[in-house]
Amino acid sequence: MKKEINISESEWLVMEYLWSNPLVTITEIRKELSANGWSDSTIKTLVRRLVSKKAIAINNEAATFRYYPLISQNECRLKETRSFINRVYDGSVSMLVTNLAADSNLTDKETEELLALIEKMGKEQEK
Amino acid sequence: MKKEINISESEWLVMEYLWSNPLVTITEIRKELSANGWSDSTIKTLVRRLVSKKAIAINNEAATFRYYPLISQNECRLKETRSFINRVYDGSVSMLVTNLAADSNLTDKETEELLALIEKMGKEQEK
DNA sequence: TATTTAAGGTTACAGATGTAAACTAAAGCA
DNA sequence: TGCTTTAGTTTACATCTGTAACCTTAAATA
Repeated sequence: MKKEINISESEWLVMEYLWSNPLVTITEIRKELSANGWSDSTIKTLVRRLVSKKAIAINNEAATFRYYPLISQNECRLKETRSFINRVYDGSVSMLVTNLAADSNLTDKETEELLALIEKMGKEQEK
Repeated sequence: MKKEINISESEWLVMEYLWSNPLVTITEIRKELSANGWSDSTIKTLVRRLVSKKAIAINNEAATFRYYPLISQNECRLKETRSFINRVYDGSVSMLVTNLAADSNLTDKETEELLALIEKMGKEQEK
């Protein structure tokens, strides 16, 4: 069975960059991620840890190593979503959605999007 | 401004028990939570940490202390949900819901609930 | 060619977390 | 009243996470 890969919050930002830009060099990663206020060393540590977790890998065919993801964003999202719902909503998807719909802190845009989505899905249901 | 309270995964289980059963003694907590395979010590540590995080408090009017939550489950859920969506779905509620609806790993019951909910909300929207 | 820069590797270190033992004092039971 | 149980406190210890310095070597540049 597949080993659990746990990606920490900071590591997630690195993954996002790699998901959008597979096969980048460390220089590119650094350039992008130093915006988070991280030092050079910090970024290298995060990348190294992701390699050791087998979340990303190194392609060293060229002179400079290039990094690429081994797991897809979608896969990770599903996994995170599942464990989140289990932990916080006792596994109940509908409780989460109800809660979301009731969250008055949603921005107008979010509420609009959510309602549009719900409406659209409701209609599809009727077919 | 309110200090950030971070409740870990294990601690969350203790909180859930206290949310359902406010004002319980340590004995009751132990009885309930030892089902998770935790030793007596572990449970006491978790409770102590929650007290020091000010997530729960002690009522010591009676001979035996009773513990009760200082923060509501709803408040915690909203906070967790927000940070989850920010981290994993780049802040997009609708991306989360879309993803949920597309998750083929939902149980039949979940799908049913979700669709029912969506339908219900879609109808309410039309009013 | 001497100096600066960057890549890759090694080491560090504090705080959070999971998990628990050990100690002390009180309380209940034999 | 001595023994057992338990509550509350203190201490422990490995792993994960956030954050980074240092070292060595190769490459780029003055």
